[in-house]
Amino acid sequence: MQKNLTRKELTHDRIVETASRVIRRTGFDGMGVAEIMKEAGLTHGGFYAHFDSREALLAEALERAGRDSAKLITARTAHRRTKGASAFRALIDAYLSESHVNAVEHGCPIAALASDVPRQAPGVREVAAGRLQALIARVQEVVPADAAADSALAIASTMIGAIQLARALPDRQQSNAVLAACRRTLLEQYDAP
Amino acid sequence: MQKNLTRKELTHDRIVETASRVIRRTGFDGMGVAEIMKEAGLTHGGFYAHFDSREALLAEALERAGRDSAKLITARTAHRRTKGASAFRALIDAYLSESHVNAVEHGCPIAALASDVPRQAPGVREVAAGRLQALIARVQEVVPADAAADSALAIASTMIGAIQLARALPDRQQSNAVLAACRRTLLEQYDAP
DNA sequence: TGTACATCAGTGAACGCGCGTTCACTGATGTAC
DNA sequence: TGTACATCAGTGAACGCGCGTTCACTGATGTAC
Repeated sequence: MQKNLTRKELTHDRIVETASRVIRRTGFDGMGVAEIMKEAGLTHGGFYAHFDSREALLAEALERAGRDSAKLITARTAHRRTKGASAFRALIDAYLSESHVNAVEHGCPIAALASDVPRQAPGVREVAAGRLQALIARVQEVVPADAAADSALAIASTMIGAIQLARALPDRQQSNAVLAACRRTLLEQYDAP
Repeated sequence: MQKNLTRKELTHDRIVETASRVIRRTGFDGMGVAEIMKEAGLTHGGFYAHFDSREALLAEALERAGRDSAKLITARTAHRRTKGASAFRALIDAYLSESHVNAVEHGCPIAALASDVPRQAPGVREVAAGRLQALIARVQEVVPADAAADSALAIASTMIGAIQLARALPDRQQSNAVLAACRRTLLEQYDAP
């Protein structure tokens, strides 16, 4: 990471960070160029000095969202580990939490956008695939060594599906029931005492 | 079900059926009024004789997609049952199949649209919640009686997450690995011999 | 059965609007001497 | 240190386009006698 960024680089970074939040909130299609620029404190005209197209920003924003969300999960996981939780339990509890369900803008972009990924341009899909592999790899790191080799794929599916169902259900009680059921199932299976 | 439909009712039905396929293919935002009418063999002007608004069609189309997809899964499940599969295994194998991943237009609309549900208008979200409850109820029917009461919630999360990951991954081999891992995990847990 | 008329489903032109994108310009930043 | 000029980041008006929606009209369907 270079520290001395030019003014333009700082602005570019600010636009991408803004967009990374907006796409999670509004979806790929909901993100408008003018809206992003305004939310970043600029006018829309300057956009194309920073990006070739709206689609190019989508790709950068998704990558950024994935990295920022991973960092946040890391922090929350570390906090749980200091309280004595296993690495597996810490990750599951951090990901399948009510606060993750509520904070779409700062949550996992795969959970926020997964069903729209297949409809995006190739460049965006590639980034999505990369972020997804990163999530799977992260789960793989904490799965017990004696579990089946493909367990991380099933666990990641459950994690992502759970957050989406929790967000789609209109009732908070039902949302929490989904989270609790998935935590219980995964911990019973992979975190036996 | 009444059998003698008027001409208008037949047309209405055809528009809704077309829209139910198009939303699964293109997403809620991707579905245009003109496109739907054209694909149904009509001109766009007649649209508002059938629906109050584009949003009203979205709600009807989602409901229809859910019902049609459930029927398709029922047929595929029945076929597997005749081959001796348990009710649970038949449902899991029918849902977590490669053909389901490929046939978005005729597949489960929750898997196709889940991450966009929270961004839809209240009327659409209500329909989505209803279809989701129907899926959960369906899983509940085939879960072994000795499983924990909330198991269906976790199983449904895995099913939906798996289809989405399989579709988001660019490589068919990886997609199939996700499906296989989820089938294996669920069957080991709930369909022990 | 045939004619006259009312009803109705669907047509196609038009609307206002917001979108992504372009571009001539401005005012600030940085460099040369 | 100060001045003159070149570079550059960001502005804001304008563009073409496609969208959801409206509406006067047409041609087909169905009913009355």
